[in-house]
Amino acid sequence: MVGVFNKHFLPLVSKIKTLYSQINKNISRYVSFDQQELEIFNSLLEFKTVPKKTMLLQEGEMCNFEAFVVKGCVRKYYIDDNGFEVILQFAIENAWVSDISFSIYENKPSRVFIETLEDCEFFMFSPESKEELFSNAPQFERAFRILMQRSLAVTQDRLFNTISKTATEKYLEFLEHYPALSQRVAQHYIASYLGISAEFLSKIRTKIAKL
Amino acid sequence: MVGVFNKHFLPLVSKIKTLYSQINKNISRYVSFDQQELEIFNSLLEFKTVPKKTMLLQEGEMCNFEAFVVKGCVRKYYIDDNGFEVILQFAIENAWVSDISFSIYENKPSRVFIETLEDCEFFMFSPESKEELFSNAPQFERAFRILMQRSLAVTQDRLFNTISKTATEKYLEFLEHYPALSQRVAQHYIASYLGISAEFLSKIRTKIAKL
DNA sequence: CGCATGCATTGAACTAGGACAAGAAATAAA
DNA sequence: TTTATTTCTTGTCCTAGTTCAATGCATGCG
Repeated sequence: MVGVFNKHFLPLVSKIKTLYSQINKNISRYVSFDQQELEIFNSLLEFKTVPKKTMLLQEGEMCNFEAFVVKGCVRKYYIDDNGFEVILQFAIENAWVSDISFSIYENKPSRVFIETLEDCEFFMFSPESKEELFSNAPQFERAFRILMQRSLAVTQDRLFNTISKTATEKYLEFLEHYPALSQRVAQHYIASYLGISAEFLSKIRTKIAKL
Repeated sequence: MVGVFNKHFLPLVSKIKTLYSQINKNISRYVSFDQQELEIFNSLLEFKTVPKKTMLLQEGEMCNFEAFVVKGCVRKYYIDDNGFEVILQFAIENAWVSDISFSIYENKPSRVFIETLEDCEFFMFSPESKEELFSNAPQFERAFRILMQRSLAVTQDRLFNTISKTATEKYLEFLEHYPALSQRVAQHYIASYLGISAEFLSKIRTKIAKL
C-alpha cells in the first residue's frame, strides 16, 4: 500500500476527480443529481486518450458510443455524392459527439466519420452503459432527453442559417458564435462547415479585412 | 342512463376509441406500454378541432403545446431577415408538431409560426401534462426521448440535403419521400420547404416533365 | 537543412439559382 | 356565371458562389 501513495499517484487521483466533476457539471445542467447517482454515472464511463487525426468512427460502422470531450477537438462529417466532405459538427471541451440519431436506435450503419483534430481526452459512454444507467438511475433519462432537445435546437438553427443567410452572414455568425473555434481549426474546415467553398471563404475574409 | 346510449352517442364513443388507438399506436412505436399507462397518457390529452388557415402559434409567443396530428395538415415556418417565409416542417396524420426545441425548456419566445393548411384534428399535449405523465408513468420519458432523437435525425438529414444537393435533386427526393404531400400542398410551399424560389421550382418541374 | 505536403490567397471564366415582370390557369367567392 | 384572388408558368436579366489554375506560405519530417 505504501507504494500507492507516491508522488505520482496523488496528482493522478486529483486529476481524475477534476475530470469527473467536469462531466458531472455538464450532465447536471438541466437536471440535478445526488452524489450517489453521479457515482453510478461515473462508474459507467470509460476515460480514453486519443491522438490527433484518429478516426473514432468510419462510415458504414455502427456508432457504439457517445463521447464527451474532456479536452481537444473533433469533427464529425460525411462525404456527399460528389465526394465532398461536409462537416456537421465540431466538438470541443464539454461537448458530446456521437452519431446517435442514426446508428444506435435505428440500428443502421453510420453515414458519418468522426475524427480527432487535436490530441483528445474523452469519456466514452456505451449504449449498454446507458441502458444500465437508465435502469439504475432513471432521472438520467430526462437529462439525456434534454441534451437531445438541445442538439435538435442547434441543428434547426443551422438549417435556418444555411437556407436563409448569405455566405458572409454565415461566416460572421460563426465567428461570433464560436470565436474559439475559428482560431483552432483550419479555414477550409470552417468553409466545409458553412457549406461554402474554401476559396470563397478566403475571398470573404479579405473583403471583411478591408472594411 | 338510457339517453346516453342513443344513436349519436355510440358512434362518437367508437370514434374516440379509434382516435386514442391512433395516438397510442404512435407512442408505442419504440417503447411498449400497458393498458393502464396508456390510459393515463390519454387522460392528459386534449382533443381539438381546428379549421384551415388557423395559426396555432405565432412568432413571439410561447409554444405551450405539442400537437399530434390526427387528421389534416399543418406547416411550421419562420420569416427570415428579408421577410421570406421558410417552411421548416409539414406535419400530416400521425406526426407531432411543436416548437419544443426553442420554447418550452429554453423558456424563450418562439421564432416560428405554426398554421393549419387544412381542417385539422389534434391531440394537444401541454408541458404540464407532460410533467405529470412523466412522474406517473416514467416510461414515457424514454418514448419522448426517442421521438426527439428521430426529429434530430430528420433535421440532420435535411441539413445534409440542403447543403449537398442541387434543387432538382432535392425536389426529386422530396417527391420520393413525401409523395402524399406533393399532392396536398401548394407548389410554392414545397419550394419554400426546399429553400428554393417558387419560380425555379416551376422551371424544374417543366424540365422534369420533358424527360 | 532542404524538401514535400498541405493550406491560404487571388484571379478568370462559368453556372445554378434568384429577382422581377407579365400572363395563364385554377380556385374560391359572390 | 362573373369576378376576384391565389397559384403556376415562362422569359429575360442578374449575382452569389463555384471551379479550375497558379502562386506564395507554412509546417512538418527525413
